[in-house]
Amino acid sequence: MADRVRTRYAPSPTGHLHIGGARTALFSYLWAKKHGGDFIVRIEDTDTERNVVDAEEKQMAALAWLGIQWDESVDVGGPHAPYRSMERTGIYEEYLKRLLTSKQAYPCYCTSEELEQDRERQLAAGQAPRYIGRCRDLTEEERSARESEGRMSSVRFRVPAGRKILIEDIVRGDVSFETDGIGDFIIARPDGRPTYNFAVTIDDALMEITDVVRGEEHLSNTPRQILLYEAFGFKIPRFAHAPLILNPEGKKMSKRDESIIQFIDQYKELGYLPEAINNFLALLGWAPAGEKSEEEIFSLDELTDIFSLDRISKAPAVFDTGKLKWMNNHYIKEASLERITDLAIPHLIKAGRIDSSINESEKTWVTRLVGLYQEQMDYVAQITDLTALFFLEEVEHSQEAKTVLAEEQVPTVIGAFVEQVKTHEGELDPEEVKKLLKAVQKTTGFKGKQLFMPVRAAVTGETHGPDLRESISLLGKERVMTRLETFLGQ
RNA sequence: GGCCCGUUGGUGAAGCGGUCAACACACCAGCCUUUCACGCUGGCAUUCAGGGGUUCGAAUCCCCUACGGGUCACCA
Repeated sequence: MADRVRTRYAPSPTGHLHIGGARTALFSYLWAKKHGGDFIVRIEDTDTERNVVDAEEKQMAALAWLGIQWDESVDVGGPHAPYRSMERTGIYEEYLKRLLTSKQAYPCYCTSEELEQDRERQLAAGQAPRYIGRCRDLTEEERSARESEGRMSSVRFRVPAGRKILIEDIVRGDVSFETDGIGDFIIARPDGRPTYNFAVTIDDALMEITDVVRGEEHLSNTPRQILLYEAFGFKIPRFAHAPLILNPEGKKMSKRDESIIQFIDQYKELGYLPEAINNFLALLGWAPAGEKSEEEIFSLDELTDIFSLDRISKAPAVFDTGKLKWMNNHYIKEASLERITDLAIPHLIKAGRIDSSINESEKTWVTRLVGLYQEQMDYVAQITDLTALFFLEEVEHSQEAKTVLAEEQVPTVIGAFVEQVKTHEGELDPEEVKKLLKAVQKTTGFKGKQLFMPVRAAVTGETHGPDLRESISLLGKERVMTRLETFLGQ
């Protein structure tokens, strides 16, 4: 590996950062960083009709949130600027001219109607749909005739016949394609804008990309690009095609797939942590080697260390949402309570649970509340439902709670507890609650389940939940009293 | 339809010719706990899509079949 390793992630600005794109970016980034090389983000915006206004910015923000840092791109520039295809049209024109001059490319005057008919005919005849070569060998006269008709021309690359193109793929090994199976493909649209295969090849070559990492759907594009590399005498990079990501049902993901959340932004909003997403994505279609294969919790730095393209799997990877939740829960438990609280507060505000401007003591209260549930959250947005009972005026007793509250000793126990709370001076901190419960035990003689379950059921409406003393303390004297008295009054 | 690719338990997967096929998620059981959650312990593929070979020996190599997928765009 003589050259400095340079990889790139080249999205089109047509939407949000997708989990598949994020994984590709991650793999590319890890590989470059492992070798002390450069990671480039380049925007492939040649399909101007489909471009979406904020997409570029949003995708890069999502990448940054994940902690995937680029060395060269549209915002920070770099030695190969510009990094947006549509700002590189002059470059493409020059290379296009070369191909036209050498007759390796030719103008095509076919209309989309003609092309569509060809296609249908081939399909009907059970043939591979590909360009039939109508404009391949037009004479000068025929060309000018079409041009005087006012026909627009795109430019096609002349695919040589009878050749075998070998792709030495790091993931898949040697894969070969016959050029006879590839039709002459369009490299420039009538208005001169390059198509993907053309732009990506020139950009990768000029930007000195050494390793092209991308999804499997690009594998069959690769021979076309190799043809282009050859036509220009460019050095061919190494390729690594990562397997597709399937939804939890093992099916190909579609745009409107309800079974899976597909965009990084959405995970961020739900309160997934970037380190969990990275860790999970890294393991989607890749596994560490050797002794590390028994572990699965890895930081970005560790991943940078142990990642290797040749360990990428050839088989498609199923997106296991359960595993993602488990992993995120792991990182939530590991994170500081302050960090999780800061993430939780917006959710609580949005749900109308707390005010958008909270003071210090309220913040302390919220922190304690979040702390009560930190270890069981799969993602931070769950905090709203998890803490619901702390914001209710009155509780509704679950069926189990009703059963508990129907027990014989309950009026005695609750009555005694009410007495304790009523006569207690000052705040109810957990230690105080402990003492009060102890006192109830003394005066009533009930202890353990017979004591705690009725109190829990009456106060929270549930027979299970987090630490009772802390819960009562957080609920506060007033609300606890209201709930207990409401219960006794029934 | 042509060309490519893939197939290890419910899921992610290790395994690259030689013990009873790692590990993790999920699941089940037990322990811990006033309850839940967390945590801990144990269980969970007589078998590697199916069928043929090669070999003393195959999940690992070869062939065929089945199934799944990618692609054949003036989309990336």
